[in-house]
Amino acid sequence: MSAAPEQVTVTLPDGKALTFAKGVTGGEIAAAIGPGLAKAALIILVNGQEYDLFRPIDQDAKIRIITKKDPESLELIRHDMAHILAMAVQALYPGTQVTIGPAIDDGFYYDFARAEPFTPEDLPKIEEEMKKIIKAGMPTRREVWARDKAVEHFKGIGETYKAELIASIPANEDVSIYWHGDWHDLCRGPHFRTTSEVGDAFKLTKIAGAYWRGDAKNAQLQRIYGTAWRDKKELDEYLHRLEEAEKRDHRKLGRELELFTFAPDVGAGLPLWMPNGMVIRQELEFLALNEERKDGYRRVATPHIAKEALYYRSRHLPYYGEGMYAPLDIDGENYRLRPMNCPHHHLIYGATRHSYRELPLRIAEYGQDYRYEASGGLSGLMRVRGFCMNDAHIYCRYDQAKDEFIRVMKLHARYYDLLDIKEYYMRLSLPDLNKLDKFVDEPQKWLDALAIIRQAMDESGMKYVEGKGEAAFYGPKIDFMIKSAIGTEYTISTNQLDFLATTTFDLKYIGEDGADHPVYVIHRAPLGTHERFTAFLIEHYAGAFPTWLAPIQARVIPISEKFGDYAQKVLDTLFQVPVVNGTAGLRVDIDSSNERMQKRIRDAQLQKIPYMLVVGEREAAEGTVAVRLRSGKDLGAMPLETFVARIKNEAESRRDVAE
RNA sequence: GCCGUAGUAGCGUAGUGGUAGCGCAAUCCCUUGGUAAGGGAUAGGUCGUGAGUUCGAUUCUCACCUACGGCACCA
Repeated sequence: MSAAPEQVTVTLPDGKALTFAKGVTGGEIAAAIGPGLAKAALIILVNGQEYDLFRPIDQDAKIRIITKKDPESLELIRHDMAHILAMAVQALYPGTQVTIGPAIDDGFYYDFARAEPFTPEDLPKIEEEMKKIIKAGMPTRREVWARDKAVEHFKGIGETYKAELIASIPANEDVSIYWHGDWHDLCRGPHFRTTSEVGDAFKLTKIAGAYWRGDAKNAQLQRIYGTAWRDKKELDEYLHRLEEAEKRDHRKLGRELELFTFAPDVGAGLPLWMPNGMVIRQELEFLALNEERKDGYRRVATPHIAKEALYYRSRHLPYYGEGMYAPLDIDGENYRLRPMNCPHHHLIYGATRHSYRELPLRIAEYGQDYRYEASGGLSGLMRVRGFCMNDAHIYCRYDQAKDEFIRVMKLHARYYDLLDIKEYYMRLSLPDLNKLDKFVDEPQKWLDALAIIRQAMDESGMKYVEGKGEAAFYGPKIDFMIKSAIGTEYTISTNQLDFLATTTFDLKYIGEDGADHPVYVIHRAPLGTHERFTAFLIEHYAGAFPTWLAPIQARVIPISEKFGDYAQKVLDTLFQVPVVNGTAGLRVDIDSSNERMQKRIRDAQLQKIPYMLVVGEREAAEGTVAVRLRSGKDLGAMPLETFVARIKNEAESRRDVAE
């Protein structure tokens, strides 16, 4: 199909072709299709490229008109919303400079340069102003300027950040300027026809500091965050989701369930594990102990500190020094709290001679480490300064490294399956060899190590994304990434391939040929640290741990004091039930407080105890327990032995009976 | 570390320039109750720490500590 030169033919998604005069706009096309679409149209895709509805189309094209029904509309709304935020702020606070304001997940933000800080009280005022702008329906206009003209213009009106931004665009490129009424900004577009189409399902959420161009060396700007949706219903759902997420926040549940605490007198980022939390920690340790034994790991134990010389040798001080605590002067010599366990383990490997026959050698330690994390980055148990890592180092020959890495990945799979963890992704972290202060300068060794990891991942069929500049200084790594309840992303497990240790610690093995050969070291921590992993599990289970992890697994509730003896007998019986896969027998208690049974059931439920065993006259007479789950489900009375079999099975299999 | 906000009993909160209330939890008493909050009484705080202003500060100012929201960092 061809059109006359003055005409363009546009093809709709359903294949239908329409012919218009050259320079037709998306708005006109939508109107030609129907009045409903004309009204609902937001922007138009022209051969996949986003056009404003008022931008002329000069060529034949496949088109698609985007309305609020299309998922892409959310990002467009948020982008327009960011402009409207900037308009509102500049109207209310003259002299404020604009910088950038993109759409992000769930919303948008805009960074401003202003001497006076914004305060939370400013947000409602800005929201009001935004609503006015939206209501006014100011028409949008797009202009194309030469870059230099734009730079001069924005300099001239005192928008120095904007001018700097435009100046970094190649000189020969034109830039697009968008006008909304009298307000204008450099922008790639696209934008809606007027300031009305965005709707009013938005809310400004927070104020924050943010560095210009994301660099701490630059000036700090003020960022205003907002959320925006297609309609009020979506906005309300989003706000509701946030509230629900807050209920899962491990910091809140950690306090309520008495899992851990912090004390200012101990220090920021140094958690104190309470008895309930320690149960989870011990069960995880026990799990790791057993799983690692199956995979041929052997345990070691090493101190939390070492002489500074060790960390020069390991290269931690030059490459990782900022992350370490200041030295402790001991008898005139500097000691350091260790930030990682590897140097100690390397010394264990190096303490004896190793034949190729012994490799791989896998040594494991739940090792306590201390890192001087930036004070502003600390967050509950997710980001701490003192933590205990599920660490191990695998010393192997080069030809074994790939298979060992695969084996480590399979260990992850076993854990994640057991814990029902599905929401995570893997990231291959590469070095940025332009930043040699952060990565050891051994280009070929980096490439070799990367090749091994890629091969291992491909062979085991595991998908991953890549992240530049996030490798360890001594080698590339595979991280397992998760999101916390409040949406922050964390590394939950980290696994590195280390080519450096063989040199720095002179680690080698004696080959078949009788000569020394270098080793690869795999650093792996599938369960990450107790701190972060437990934080994650708290949020993952919303505090309702499966029976094997639950601090209290069952609570006996006598209906009245009269049945105290029988309740005690039930407690004693359960307490003595051996649990093969557990760190101890069953964890049970009794609530004989002077409260009504209903109240005591409610208390147990709030503490998320898996089982409530109600005992009264009937149970005492029949040797049964009335079993109630924390979900509220009533399993009715059953012989005590039946219940014992059930709970023992759950504790030992580490899997709850599905309800 | 940087920007902003905050810090009142175990937890959640009210409040004031003249030495603090409430709810839940705690303790005791009454009730002996059959599956999500029975009733009553009592105790508990010098209002994060230090300094300053003031006749007098929990309330104002400053510094520090800690937390929260971001940024940066997170090998």
